[in-house]
Amino acid sequence: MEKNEDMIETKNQPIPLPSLKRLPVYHRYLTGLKEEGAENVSASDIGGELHFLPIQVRKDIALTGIIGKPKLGWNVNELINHIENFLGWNNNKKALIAGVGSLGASILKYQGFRESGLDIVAGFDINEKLIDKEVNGIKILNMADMPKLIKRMKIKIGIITTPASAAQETAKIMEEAGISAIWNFAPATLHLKKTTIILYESMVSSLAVLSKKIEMEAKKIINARKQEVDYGEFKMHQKV
Amino acid sequence: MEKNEDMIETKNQPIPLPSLKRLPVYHRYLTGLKEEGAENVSASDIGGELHFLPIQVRKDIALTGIIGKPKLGWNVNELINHIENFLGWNNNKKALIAGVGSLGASILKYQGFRESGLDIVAGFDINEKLIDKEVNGIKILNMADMPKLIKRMKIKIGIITTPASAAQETAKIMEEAGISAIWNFAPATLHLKKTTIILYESMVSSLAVLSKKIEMEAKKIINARKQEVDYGEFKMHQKV
DNA sequence: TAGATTGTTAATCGATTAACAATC
DNA sequence: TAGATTGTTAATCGATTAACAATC
Repeated sequence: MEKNEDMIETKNQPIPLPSLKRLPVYHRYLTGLKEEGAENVSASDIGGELHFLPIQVRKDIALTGIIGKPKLGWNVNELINHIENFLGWNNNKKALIAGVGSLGASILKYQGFRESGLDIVAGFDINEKLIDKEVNGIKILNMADMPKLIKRMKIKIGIITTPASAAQETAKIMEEAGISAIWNFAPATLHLKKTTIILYESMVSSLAVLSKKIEMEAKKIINARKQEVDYGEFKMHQKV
Repeated sequence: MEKNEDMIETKNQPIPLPSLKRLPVYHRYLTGLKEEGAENVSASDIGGELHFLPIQVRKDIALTGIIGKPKLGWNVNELINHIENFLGWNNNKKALIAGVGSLGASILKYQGFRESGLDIVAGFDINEKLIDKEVNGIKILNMADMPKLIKRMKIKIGIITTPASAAQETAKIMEEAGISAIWNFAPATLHLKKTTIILYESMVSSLAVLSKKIEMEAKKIINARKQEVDYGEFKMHQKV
C-alpha cells in the first residue's frame, strides 16, 4: 500500500501553475464529452474547443501520468479519472469560511467546490441575524466558536470573506487554531507564519488585467488607423 | 493636447500580466501609508510589507513611468497617482452584469470596483422577483432589455454571472449588441469573435492551485521526516 | 502500409532576479 | 562625503511552443 502510493506518484517534476489552472477547464469539457458518449479524445479536439494549442494540451495532460494511444488520443473516462486524481478531487478536504456576507454566501451556495474535493463544513460570522441559520444546508456559527471547530474537526483550510478590516485578525485566529492554508478573498495582505499557505483572490487585480487588455486593443485599432492614414498620405515610415 | 497624450504614453514596452496584478496591491498599501501621513516610500518598504522582493517592486513601478529619487524612494502621493493613471482608474468605464444570483449580487455590492474605474450601471436577470428591484442602488432590469441598454449607453464591458448553461447565449447577445470585453464568472468556455476580449474568472482553477500547494507542502514535510530518518540510520544518499 | 497523434527533447519566449553604475 | 536607493542592463529561471522520432 505504501509502496503503491510511491508508484502512483508521477516523477517529481515541477508543475507549472498555469497548467494547474487549465486542467479543470479540460475536465469540464471532458465530462460533457462523456455524456455525449465519446470514447476517445485527442489534444486537437480539446484545444480546438477550448482555444488552446494542441501541444499545450498534450503537455498539461502529460502531468497527470496518463498514457494515450497514437492516432486515437486518450480514453475519455480514463482521462477524467487521471485529472481528478492529479488534482486531488477524490480525497475530500474539509474547509470553513469566515464572513457570510454576500460573497461568503455565494461561495457557500456554489455547488462546484464539493466535486472539486472541497467540503465546506461550516460558516462563521459575528452577525447575530446570521448565526444558527443555514446557507445551502451549511450551518452558520458564531465566529467566537471557530477555533473550537477547527481543532475538533482538524480543519486545515480556511476561507476568508470578511471585510478587509477583519481579515488579518481572522487569519491569525485560524492559524493559531491549526489552519495551514488560507484562501483569502478580502482585499488585504495577510501577515502569517512562513509555513502557512496563502492564496489571494483579488477581483481588483483581475480587473486591472481586463482594463489593460481593453486599452491595448483600443490602441491597436488606433495605430491601425494611423497607418492607413500614413499610407493614404504616401508617407513611408511605418510605426507599428 | 493630442501631442501631450503621446508624451504621456510611456515607451511601448510590453506589460507583464503579473505586474499588472501586483500594482493594485501596491496601491492599497500606499493609500494606507498616505493616511498615516507618509511622504516617501522605497521599494524595500513596499516589498517588506507585502512580501515581494524590492527589485520586483522597482520593476513593476517603473512601468508607471514615475521617477523616484535615490536614497528617498518615491513620493507617496505621486506614486498613487501614477498607478491610478497607469491602470486607467481615472477614466470610468461603464459595465453591466448579467445574472443577479448570489455571486452577481455580491459583485454589485462590492464597493471597490467604482474606485478602480468600473462603473456597473445595471444588472439583468430573467427572475421576475428581481426585475425592477435595486441592489446597492443599481437597478435590476429584464434580461430581454439588455441589448437596448448596451446600444443606448454604448456599454463595452459585460460581466457574466449567469448559470453556466446560460453563459454562451448571454455572451453572444452581449457581443451582438456591441459589447467588446466580457468578464466571465460562469464555469463555461465562451465561443465568440476573435476580436472580443474575454477574461475568465474561475474559482475552481484557483482551488486547483491551492490544493496542489497544500499537497506539495505535505510532501515536503514527509520528505523532511524521511531524511531525518535516513540520517538517523546513517544512510548517505539524500533524496531531496 | 500510410497517416495521424502521442510523448519527448530542443528552442523560444516571457518574467524574475542579479549586478551595478548613476545619483541624491 | 559616504551610504542608500533608484533605474538599467545582463543573467537566470520557468512556461510555452516547435521539432521530430516512436507507434498505433
